Amino acid sequence: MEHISRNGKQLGAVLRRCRKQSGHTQTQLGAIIGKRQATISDHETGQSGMSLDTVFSILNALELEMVVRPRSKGDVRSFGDLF
Amino acid sequence: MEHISRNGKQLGAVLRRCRKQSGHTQTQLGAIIGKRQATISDHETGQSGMSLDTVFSILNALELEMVVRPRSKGDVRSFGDLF
DNA sequence: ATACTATATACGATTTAAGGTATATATCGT
DNA sequence: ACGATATATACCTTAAATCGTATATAGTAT
Repeated sequence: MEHISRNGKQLGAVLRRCRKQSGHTQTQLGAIIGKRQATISDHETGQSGMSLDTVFSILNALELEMVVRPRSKGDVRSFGDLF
Repeated sequence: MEHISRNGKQLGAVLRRCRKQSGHTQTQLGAIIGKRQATISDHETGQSGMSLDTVFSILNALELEMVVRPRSKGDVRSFGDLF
């Protein structure tokens, strides 16, 4: 399953889904990557203003990778973005 | 063409390739997203410590999108990572 | 070689994310 | 409803990213 993100909020939602799927709590994930539970929370809620390093730490911990590519055909906007 | 990144350095290289492909200079891109040429340079050289907001600004300006997905089969490590 | 453009680097000032700690909600199971 | 666990928020401090500006280096073309 692949998840598209075009902003911090969307990426946060993706990170949350992936973390839950992995069965980790924010506290556990935070412990793994050496950050606070509050920091994980901030990133997942897309509190605009997050560091790329933390994102990569999370991706690595969850065994995910990031792909950059041209916007997909439909150029569909995520539903949550409309409001 | 899709580009995989697992850390800031790799992503920086990706951003640079995409920017060049788009024909923009760092100065032009910086002007578009409202950041300094030096900031673009930092991000492209992967000066570890970059904000996610800036990354998304760049992706949007270059009409790219970010995808998060499970690590690809081979789990191959980028060549540049070995040293 | 010279001018011109592009990119990297520098330094002090300012903004902002993350830390430490604590608490308030919210969610879940019984 | 209750306790237990998970997540969100708060406040102040510390660390770090961006800015403004400027310059140095690298790359390109004539």
